[in-house]
Amino acid sequence: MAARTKAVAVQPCCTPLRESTIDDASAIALAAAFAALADPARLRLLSLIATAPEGEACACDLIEPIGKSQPTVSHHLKVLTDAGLITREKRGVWAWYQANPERMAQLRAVLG
Amino acid sequence: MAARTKAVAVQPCCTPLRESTIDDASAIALAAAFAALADPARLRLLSLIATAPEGEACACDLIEPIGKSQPTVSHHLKVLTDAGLITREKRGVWAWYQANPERMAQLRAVLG
DNA sequence: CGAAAACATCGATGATTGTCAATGTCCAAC
DNA sequence: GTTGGACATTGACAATCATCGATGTTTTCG
Repeated sequence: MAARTKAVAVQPCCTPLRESTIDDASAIALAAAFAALADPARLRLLSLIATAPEGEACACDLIEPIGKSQPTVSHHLKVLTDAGLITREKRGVWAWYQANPERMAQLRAVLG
Repeated sequence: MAARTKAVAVQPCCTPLRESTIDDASAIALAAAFAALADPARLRLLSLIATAPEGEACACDLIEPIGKSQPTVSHHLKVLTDAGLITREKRGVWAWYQANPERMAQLRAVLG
């Protein structure tokens, strides 16, 4: 057991920061979500996946453009997945990732 | 001289992640912006400032609600300022902070 | 079965970050 | 000029994080 990575908080939904003062619990959950976006490699991964041909991208095609090692890319993909920004689907030997627009809309709403 | 804190990148503007693949320079600048949002105390500060009565909040009124020391709050306010999310105006002995909605709109657009 | 390929996990390491006590700077009032 | 108040800056420390090599797991193909 021991889920080493907190599959954290995919709930923080949607009340804009400017509308009412955010409480501490929401702030913690939201900060975790933004932390997933606070890395250049992860932003590029998210962008690569979101703009991929069929709406999904194979992990095998994400390593070279990022210019980091395979374990590092795998780590970043896990962070994005835990944050709810992308989803993973294993097909055969390959892992296919898709963007989660609803989740991005939630974060957008917070800044609204 | 020696600006100890990089007054970083207030430029990353606006092309949605899903529209075209983001280049590395933009990713770095954008990641810095999201990093400013990746802390619960800073999210609460931003929220407190954005919802303040006259659209501005005195630093003196921000310390107690955050529950951290004065230097720590000052540090977080500097991070938010460097990221362009808030602006600072010194009036007499007090520092008044205001939210920067345009900047928040930029980041929102990136997630759009 | 065995070998190879794709991806995840582990362990270690260097860098970054949040935090606070102490100190510095600027302004107002006496 | 001196005192006190409001913030900012410095220095130090513990915790978190990005990164990579090595290894583990799972699937496919002979």
